Amino acid sequence: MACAEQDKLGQAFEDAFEVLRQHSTGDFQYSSDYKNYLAFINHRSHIRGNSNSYGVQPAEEPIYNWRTVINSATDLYFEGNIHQSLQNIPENQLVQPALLQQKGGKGRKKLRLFEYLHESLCNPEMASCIQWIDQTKGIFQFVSKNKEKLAQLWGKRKGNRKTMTYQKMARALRNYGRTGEIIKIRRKLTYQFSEAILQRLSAPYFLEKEIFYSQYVQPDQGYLSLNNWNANYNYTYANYHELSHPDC
DNA sequence: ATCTTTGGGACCGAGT
DNA sequence: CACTCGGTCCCAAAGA
Repeated sequence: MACAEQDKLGQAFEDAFEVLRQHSTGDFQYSSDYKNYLAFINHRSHIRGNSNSYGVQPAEEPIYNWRTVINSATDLYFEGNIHQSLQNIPENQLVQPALLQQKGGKGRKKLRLFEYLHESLCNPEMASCIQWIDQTKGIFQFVSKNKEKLAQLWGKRKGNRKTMTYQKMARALRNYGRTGEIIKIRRKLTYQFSEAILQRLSAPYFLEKEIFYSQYVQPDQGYLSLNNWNANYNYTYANYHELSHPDC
């Protein structure tokens, strides 16, 4: 992230803090929250890496109130989506986060591949196709013999006409590598969920924002988990990070 | 040398 | 209608 943009966001956070301080009845601590905000900013810049190397357009519109700061952070954190970060979030989503589960009030969001994979990992009947290597770290591996079967089931679940293959499914997984949702481990057929995705998939969605808020506002846990993920991500994408913007 | 796995550009359909 | 997102298709290269 460019230094100027970071400064603007830092100012935005200060403004947001002032609003929070005036309205909050809790023990909102400026120093720790700002530190977490910076942790988030670092996290974001690491995920974005060098925008040129990804062809990502730089610099979204800055944000100037605490709801959008925190909401955008939350959505970026959970959605892992670098393209739509820091956009304005409608007020009602803050009040009723569960509505995020729906699109235009027309029922559930479409199933994402990583959701399907996590579901399969939790289903003992799919153990012949996909297995946890280290569940706490979110590392999993496809079973070479039956990975095509899993892919076919994924294709059917999506209602595809043509049969899904592992090759095509793995291509989708590689796209997750760009956004950091799932990264490839240097081991055959092995991948790793991001910590954010792991938390998201193991917690009821309607609690997600509240969980994030509590981490964000009462710091250490969220701060460390972001750093842990950064460490992991840095390992895999070291080459990209060498090209990232220098520190301010 | 062959099969498997990984990488990536181009494209597509749904949603906004 | 243009744009974004989340895949999907297909070919090529690397690895076992």
